[in-house]
Amino acid sequence: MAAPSSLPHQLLNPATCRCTPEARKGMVHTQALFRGASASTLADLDFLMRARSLRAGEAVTPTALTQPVFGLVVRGTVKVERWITLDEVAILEVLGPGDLFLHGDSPEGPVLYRASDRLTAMTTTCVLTMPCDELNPLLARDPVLGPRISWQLVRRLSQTEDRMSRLMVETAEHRLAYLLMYLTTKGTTRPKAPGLIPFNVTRKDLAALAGITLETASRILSAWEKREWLRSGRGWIEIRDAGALRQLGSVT
Amino acid sequence: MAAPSSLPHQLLNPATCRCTPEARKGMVHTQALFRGASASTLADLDFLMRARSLRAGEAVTPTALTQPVFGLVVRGTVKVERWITLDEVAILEVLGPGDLFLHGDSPEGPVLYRASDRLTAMTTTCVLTMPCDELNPLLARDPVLGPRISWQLVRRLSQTEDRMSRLMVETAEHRLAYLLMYLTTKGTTRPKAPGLIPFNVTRKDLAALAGITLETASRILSAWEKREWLRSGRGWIEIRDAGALRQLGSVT
DNA sequence: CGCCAGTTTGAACGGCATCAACAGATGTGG
DNA sequence: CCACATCTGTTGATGCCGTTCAAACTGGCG
Repeated sequence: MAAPSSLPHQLLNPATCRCTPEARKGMVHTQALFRGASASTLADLDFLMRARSLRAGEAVTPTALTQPVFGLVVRGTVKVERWITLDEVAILEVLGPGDLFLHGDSPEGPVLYRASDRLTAMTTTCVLTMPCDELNPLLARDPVLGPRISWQLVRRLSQTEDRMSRLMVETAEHRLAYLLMYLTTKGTTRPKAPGLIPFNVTRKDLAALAGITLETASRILSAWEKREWLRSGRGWIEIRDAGALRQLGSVT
Repeated sequence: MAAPSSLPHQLLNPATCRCTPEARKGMVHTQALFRGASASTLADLDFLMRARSLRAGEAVTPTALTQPVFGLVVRGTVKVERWITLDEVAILEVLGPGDLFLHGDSPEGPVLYRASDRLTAMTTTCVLTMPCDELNPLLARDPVLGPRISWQLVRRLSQTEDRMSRLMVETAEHRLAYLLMYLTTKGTTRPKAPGLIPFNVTRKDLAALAGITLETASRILSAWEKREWLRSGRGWIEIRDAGALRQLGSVT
């Protein structure tokens, strides 16, 4: 409700994107996921991967996927939504810079997200994508790529199981506090507003992430705002007392 | 409550284990996770990995882990428990044959489960384990191993996110139905009792898996037993109408 | 045979969902 | 420029599902 020092919407949704053709040139080479890969692998990836710049709300992959896509978030943030029932959507995951994804249904071979899931940019975002089945030859040839991907997958799986265990038992307030802290690790913080969660987050998003209703999310956030733990508005949240939230969200 | 055709406890907890030294010999070579690996890699794994036979209730790894462990369930079933609060335990995951795990705290490099987590055999179980850091040289050398591990991790992550999304929003009855179907995919079904979940499961376990209380789990299972969807006793559950449960859990 | 972990059942409480109404912000089209 | 629709957020009343607490029962192991 309180007006922040500078307009959050401009900070969260910059019109300019630095994904110029020149910047795209070195993009593959600067990704941590590909660090240590051989020159030929990097050249292949550079050839195969397509860079896309997205604005907030845009879909990362087309609605009708013909084949599975392997992708990597370079800048910005992406949410993964899934219809749980006919009228209810849950957010499975929030992908930040450096996070990989596999999207689409494959007859053989596993994928992370189904073709029916929606991947949507939550702010001005840049992603690299390529056909999933082009990846296997690269993995077979480059001994560094596989372990790098495995590492990230282990980290993601570990994080997800931790998140799940908290969502299972804790109260709505604890879940929300944990999730806010989780969200701050996704996306790149804006230097002008350090506490601001650096992408668009509505009450509905928080509810879909925490498995609660948006009314409950609104009530809890209002209570925290009274205690001056945070400030928020339409689609943005600025954390002012991370310590208090972290304490509430963690166990002990 | 109803007595099953033959005693479940004998089926679930066979005293004899076929993990004889001779059987252990070829154990590494028959694992799907290592299929396609080079002969030298298999020889190294055969040398590095230690086979252990466990009875129901035994811990897979010692309570005081000195270094992270890479392991693989060969036979039987293992549950992964974590203390969420001081007096509450959640089951993060149930590992069946073919499932890998990384257990222990590492200063650098990610692990799946923390040293404080408990891995416990739910039936007569056989696992292969080795020090985690011995794995990296093998991954760097063998181009098949990395992708195999990545594949499994993708499958696990995908499954876990699906499970999480259901635990977030659905009712206790739906969760339980989904989890029962999930559990049937873990462990090897006993030929003499096809519907029997092939390891020890108590109401407490189910509750810790679903994020509900054991009283609620008991009430729901009693209702299902009245409808003859299943039979159960102390530590065992036999599914009689998988279709009804699958529909209730909306398992596709 | 005795004991304990596992299980069952009941009663009362409370957190959160549901439904509803409204207010403010944003976008749209004439 | 305003009227209008849509999206986002707020607040209140009510009811239900699952927790909590408590007591009793029982299967299977020592």
